[in-house]
Amino acid sequence: MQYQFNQIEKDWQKYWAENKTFKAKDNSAKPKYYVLDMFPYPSGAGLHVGHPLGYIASDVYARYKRLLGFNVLHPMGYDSFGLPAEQYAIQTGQHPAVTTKMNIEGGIDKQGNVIPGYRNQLDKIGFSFDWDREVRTSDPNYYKWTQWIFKQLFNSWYNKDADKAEKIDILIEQFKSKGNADVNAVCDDVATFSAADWNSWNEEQQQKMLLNYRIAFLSDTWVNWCPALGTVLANDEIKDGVSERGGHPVEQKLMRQWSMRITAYAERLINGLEGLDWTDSVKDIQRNWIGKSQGASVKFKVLSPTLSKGEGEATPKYLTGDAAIGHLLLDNAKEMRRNPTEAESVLWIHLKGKKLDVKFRRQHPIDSYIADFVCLDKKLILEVDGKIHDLQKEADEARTERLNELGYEVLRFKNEDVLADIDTVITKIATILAQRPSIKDEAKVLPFGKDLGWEVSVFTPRPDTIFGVSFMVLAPEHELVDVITTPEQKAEIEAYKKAASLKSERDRQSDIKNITGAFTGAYAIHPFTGDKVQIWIGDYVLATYGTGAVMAVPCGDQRDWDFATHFGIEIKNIFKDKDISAAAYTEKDAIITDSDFLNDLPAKEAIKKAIAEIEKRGFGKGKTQYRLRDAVFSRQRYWGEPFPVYYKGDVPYLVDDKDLPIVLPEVEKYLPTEDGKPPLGRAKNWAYKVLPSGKDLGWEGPIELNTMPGWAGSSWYFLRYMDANNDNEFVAKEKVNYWKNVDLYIGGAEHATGHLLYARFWTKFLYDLGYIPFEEPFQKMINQGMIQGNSAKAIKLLTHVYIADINNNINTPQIDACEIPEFFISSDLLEKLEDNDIDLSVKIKERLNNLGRAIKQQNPEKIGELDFAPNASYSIYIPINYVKNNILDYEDLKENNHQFNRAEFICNENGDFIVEREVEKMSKSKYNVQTPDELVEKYGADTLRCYEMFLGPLEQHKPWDTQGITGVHGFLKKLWRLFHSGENESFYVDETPILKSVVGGPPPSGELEGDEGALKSLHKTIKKVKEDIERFSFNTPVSAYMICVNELTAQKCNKRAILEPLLIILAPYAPHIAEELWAKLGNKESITYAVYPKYNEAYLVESNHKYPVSFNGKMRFVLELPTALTPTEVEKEVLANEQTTKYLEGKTPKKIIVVPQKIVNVVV
RNA sequence: GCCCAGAUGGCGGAAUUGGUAGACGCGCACGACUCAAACUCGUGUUCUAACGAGUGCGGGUUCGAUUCCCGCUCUGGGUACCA
Repeated sequence: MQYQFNQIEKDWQKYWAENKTFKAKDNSAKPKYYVLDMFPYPSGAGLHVGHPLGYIASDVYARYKRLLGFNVLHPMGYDSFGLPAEQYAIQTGQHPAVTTKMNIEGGIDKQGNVIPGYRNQLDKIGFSFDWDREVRTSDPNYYKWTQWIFKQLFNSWYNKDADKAEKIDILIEQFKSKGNADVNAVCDDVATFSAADWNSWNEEQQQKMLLNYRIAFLSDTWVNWCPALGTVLANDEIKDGVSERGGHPVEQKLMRQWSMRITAYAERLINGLEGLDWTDSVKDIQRNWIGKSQGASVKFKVLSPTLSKGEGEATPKYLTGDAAIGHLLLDNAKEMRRNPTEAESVLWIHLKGKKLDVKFRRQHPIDSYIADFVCLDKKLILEVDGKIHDLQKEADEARTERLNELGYEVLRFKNEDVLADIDTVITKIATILAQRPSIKDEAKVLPFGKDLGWEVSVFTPRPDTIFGVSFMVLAPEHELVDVITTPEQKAEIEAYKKAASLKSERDRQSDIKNITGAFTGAYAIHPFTGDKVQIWIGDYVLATYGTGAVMAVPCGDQRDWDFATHFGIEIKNIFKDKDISAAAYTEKDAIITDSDFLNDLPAKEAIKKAIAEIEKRGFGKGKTQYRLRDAVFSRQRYWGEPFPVYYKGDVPYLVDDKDLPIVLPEVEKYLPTEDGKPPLGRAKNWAYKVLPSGKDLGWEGPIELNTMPGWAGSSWYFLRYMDANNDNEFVAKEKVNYWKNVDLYIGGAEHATGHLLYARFWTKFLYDLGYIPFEEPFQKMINQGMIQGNSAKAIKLLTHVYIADINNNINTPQIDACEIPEFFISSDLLEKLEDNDIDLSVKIKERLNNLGRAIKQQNPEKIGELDFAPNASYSIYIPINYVKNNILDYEDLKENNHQFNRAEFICNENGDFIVEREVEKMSKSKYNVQTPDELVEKYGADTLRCYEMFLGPLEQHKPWDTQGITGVHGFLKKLWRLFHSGENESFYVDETPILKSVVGGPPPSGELEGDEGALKSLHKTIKKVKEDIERFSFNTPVSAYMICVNELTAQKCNKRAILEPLLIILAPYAPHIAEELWAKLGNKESITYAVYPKYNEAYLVESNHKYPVSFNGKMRFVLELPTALTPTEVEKEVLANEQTTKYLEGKTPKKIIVVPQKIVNVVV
């Protein structure tokens, strides 16, 4: 009987589904094991052979664990929200829910394309998934709980003292009783307030304060906004300042968005990595991403230009803030500029750009205050009240008094006035302005610069090198740049700033060689030495990182060294006995010198001492800095989870648990609205009804228009599998307590900084709140390598067509492009052609001429001549199914592919057309995609499973090549034949038991034969396969199976006692054939839960060992000796051997090394 | 630049703690079966005519190195004027 894999596989897949063979029990006496594949996005293109690679490995492991007696959880589902479905919806108008469903379940789409369906494709490969636990992130029953978790994040804050997230209620209690002075939280910058302050605030003020603490919070973030697309773009979606798709302009825009305070977990996310069984490379990627650096923040006072020049230079007139608290004011001003109230925004529109003929500044520091708007020239301040001003009437009065003292007039407006009648407000301002004198007319400058004591704050990981500071560099965008630049340097600085702003982020990053910068003319004071230190700006300093400023230590930092060298700035050497004439000394192992109290200390101790001293003298402190930013959690998209959030004014509130899920509404279009709101802005009745309760009177609040990002649903899906159908909780406590975290997680390393970091963050958060009993989601992870396509390309010659008229003038041809033949040349001929092989050129020319003549005959008025350029050719992709062994079946290609109907193929001497091969990513456009379906059809799922594993180590990238698949298929056929040794290949096994003498006991001495040989083959394989699977070496067991089957075939073994255990160990790799033969052996239960055979060392014991004998490490011959011999006896035997004499060439051996059961080495 | 991983026949790869380099499979060659082809089976296959050489290159440690150490080259991935 033949191995009819198609029928067998269909039957068993049906059996497994009907009997729910792989259903996992949620509690069991068996030990648990959780094997998970990374959540797939169900794309319309379906699976190619690269996708199931990881699934096959995890399935092998899951099946293996079941055989070992584990209760295995092995689920599958879909991360079904996402951009492609939305993009497709925009293009075709089909609801993403419809196309997503079809991508999973299969069908025929509106365009008539047949969609195979992920599930159908997966089913054909014979995976042992527990499909009753399937989840889809876009299913309201699933995202109900994503929304619920969001609510928990919103209702939590991070308590640094407890080092964990806590409920926000705890925080509110503290605010009520003690204010925020004692609260040690990870939060935005907030001013200190008292309990009295808190209690006096209204609901809105309190809520706004709480947003600064919540783990899910609203904040204004700079984003790449593309107005034409109505969406925010990621950095890599932008090329040369325009959107990659469509080439639309992109602008930086402040946008109010949801963020996640992942930074609170930075330290725990780094520390947690230690205990994880992941590859070092993924751990390193996460460590780099979090980017922890320890050091100190140090403040440098800025010397006034006046003092620096020593000649009474006028203070810049716009420097009006109180120098002592300047940096604070500036930071506040910056912050407030980003968060203008509506009234402020309206007023600003009418003031900015000298609309009233004078320059207004907004949120500008004056003395120790920040004025909402100020016209310095006319000394007029405009205040718009309504935020917190109501609370501090008294403070306002004091403020006005002080400002009046300074010669300012203060005009106050109310929010309502501005919003209700801006014209009246503007008229009033214009009137006052007209009355006030301009200070330009006055002789003296502003008097307020008590001293220019601005400070530049920097972070340094090397405070030990502080005595090596010889200059400072600010980012060109740094707030202080305008403030401190001296008039002489103004022009240069402005020019540099402009140049820097014109460079794209990419340009600034890639241009490392060009050292650029400009001197501000200002100096800072070295906090220890009191020396004057030049302040420069340079675009190698990034405004977005740290404080946007560095203290430059040219002797210890290469970029600083380059900068100093380039601009001829002094380089101090503070490292003992280190040469810094050619480059900076960047190692952390030098002894510090010329550094006052740090002298003679090694760097590490110097760091500690420097921090202590900096803190003691009060101009800085020890600090740990992270590169990690809070994660933006809003997307201006349709196809994602809606937020369970509605607004009362601009304050967000959560919807009630009982109203979850907030279901994604229907919209007529999936595009942003005309006024730039996200697609949900198109939804009708998109509001949350707050029902009358208590004193609340029932009203409607608009629901959030953004949706959640892709990582929301995938950050916790592994928990849902434990309890996929629970309507009351996201996961029942007893279930998560049983299953705990994922034991083996398989998927691509490309998720290292996305999914894998966010999922860890959410897991830690849920742990903090006590919902789950573990902190890390994925204990062991394997990153499978990409299966690359093996593209085929045909070389196309460049042909010319030209017409020469009577006067031999060459004209542009007036012929139809369709009539020009396309010449392709076998790739092995190309070289000849390039070498000007005359024969070949002549041959091709002749063919061209013939063709030209033929065409000319038909169209005498049209055609001129055809020619080709031997050195000009290019390659075009050929669908790989027309290629076998690099030979193109061009007749077949021409017949089936109209693209090639004008093609002429020039073959080599053997009449073959050879294509070029290239290993690259599998993609439709490269015609190199191999779907698993065709292979399953042709060879069967078991063959595909074994072959994908056989290709090589799971983690490695490898090219796909179907040629080898026949070998694996042959192995399964050979296995089948072992069981069909009866007449006419009918099923037959020998039921006689194994020789008693060898069961359990040591085998009889001498050459093993018959049963002993079969036992040895079997047990060697049991051992090898078990060890290999356990160390996740999935490719080597396949070889072991092959060797075993080859040996058993050679031995003509047909004993049940040998073949039955073999089936069990093979079942994880080739489950269908194993089940079939297992059933044929008379077993009634599925092989899934059979018992993995134990290997017996006794069968592997050899009586003889073939000793390789080497001379000076070079193997010369093999000598078979009994294993029982002692090393001395072995030595004797070797010396006595005549071959030894031959290789000794009469010399006496110096030494003989005998490693028992291994080798003999003779040293001559 | 920095961090990580890797480099072995014509190809995919094996060699788990230093002990016969090239298992297993593909491909290729030859042979058997067949009228023939396919399938299947068998034999051979690192290079070299041979002596010998040989695991990216150059050194080192060792009786012995694909394996350990030092220095490089190349490939892939990550990351980036990160202070």
